Amino acid sequence: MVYRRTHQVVKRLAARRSAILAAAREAAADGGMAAVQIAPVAVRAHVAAGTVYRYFPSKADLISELIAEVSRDELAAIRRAADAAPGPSSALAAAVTTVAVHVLSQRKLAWGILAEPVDVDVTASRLASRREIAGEIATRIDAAVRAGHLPAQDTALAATALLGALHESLVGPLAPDNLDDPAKLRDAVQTVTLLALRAVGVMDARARGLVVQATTPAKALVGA
Amino acid sequence: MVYRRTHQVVKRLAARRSAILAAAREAAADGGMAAVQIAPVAVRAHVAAGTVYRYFPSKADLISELIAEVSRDELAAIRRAADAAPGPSSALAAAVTTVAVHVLSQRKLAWGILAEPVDVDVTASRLASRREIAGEIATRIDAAVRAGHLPAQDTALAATALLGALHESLVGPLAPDNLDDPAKLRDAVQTVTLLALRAVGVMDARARGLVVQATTPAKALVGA
DNA sequence: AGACGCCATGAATAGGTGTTCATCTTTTGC
DNA sequence: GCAAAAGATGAACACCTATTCATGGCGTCT
Repeated sequence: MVYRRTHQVVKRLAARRSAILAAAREAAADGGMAAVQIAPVAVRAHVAAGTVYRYFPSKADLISELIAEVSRDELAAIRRAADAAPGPSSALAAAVTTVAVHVLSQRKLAWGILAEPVDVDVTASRLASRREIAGEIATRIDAAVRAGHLPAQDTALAATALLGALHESLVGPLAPDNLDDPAKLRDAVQTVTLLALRAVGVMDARARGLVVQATTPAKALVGA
Repeated sequence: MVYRRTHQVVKRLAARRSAILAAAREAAADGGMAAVQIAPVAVRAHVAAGTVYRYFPSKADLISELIAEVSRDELAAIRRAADAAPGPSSALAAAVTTVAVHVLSQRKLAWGILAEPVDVDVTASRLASRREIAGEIATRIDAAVRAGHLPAQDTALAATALLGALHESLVGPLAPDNLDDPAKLRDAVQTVTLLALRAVGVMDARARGLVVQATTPAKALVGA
């Protein structure tokens, strides 16, 4: 007698899994990775602690998937913004702006995904996450270089450095603390984007123009 | 009957304290902050675990002092290098190069001081450490701005971003892994310094010159 | 030299959270 | 409807390292 999982059951299982992941994400957005503990997450997802282990082998796996999920969303947003730009330099500016706006909008989550101490080993998924985002930025830099807008350079290293600059200055411990004010937030985004563009070799005057262009469509995001 | 501590005893106590701190530093340089555990550190320092607590109230205090110590050394090195430079722009280049060379020479230690997950709260001392170093860099940027070599800008934010770029690209998880080769190491230092200088507004041509100048005296450090 | 107290010791303790598993509940196939 | 199996439960367990504290040794003062 073969027991098969009914559609309904399959759906319920998938829903539970999503609920647990969503609960973990909420917890992280709310109180950082430190708040992602099995028992509280289980409560948030309306399941028992043991149930979590029917869906994720360990806490490390749960957090790893959380990181992967957030990373996927981020990557998609960057691509969308960059692809909508008129040229390679604009695309790069749009990509950088998108990252800046996103990390600022969800500072705790970003900090948790990127650098917050966690009691389990999630280096692998953090590494993968960084690789994806940095790779995308590197591609955009490369496009601008090939278009003759930027000097030749080690694009991988440049992309990594750019992300480091964004993260440290916007969600790191030295980040300005009054970024809840939308105006200040926009200023910070523009300042950092300008730095980033100049770093890869965009001339100052041109960089300022690109920053303004890139910030305009991002305004909606800033408000959200 | 009042018991006073003899000079000899005072010296021995101080020596023990230093030995414990040194042991912690060695452990961190060797295996990152994860290796800074009370029992192993005590062994390294040739004392018992309980003895550590006669010198440091808690592990958090021990690590905090470790961070402060390394930070002091780093700050001194930066100042020395910058003060020896002929002008404000050179000083900035020298400061950036110094940071790059130092973090590369002691990658594990740097990572531990800066960002490695620790099981106790050391955010305060990490914050202080970053503030000191970033403050120094900000001062140097400011000097270059006032000398008319750089456009006006938010120097604090710029300094933070620069350090973020250096750290992420040189000791972060995406850092190139073949930096044990001195030539590659020098290339990485130069590339990142160039990015940093351009980011704050140094013209590309001039930046390249400054980078070469700044790297020359730093060669000795690279070799060490 | 003797007594008193600081310093060092390290085995035992504490505390907190991820993980397990015997038990109960729900769903499935006949 | 009823047995069988998958799924869910949550209290108990396990583990790991910081911290404590009763004890012993050493240095200091009279």
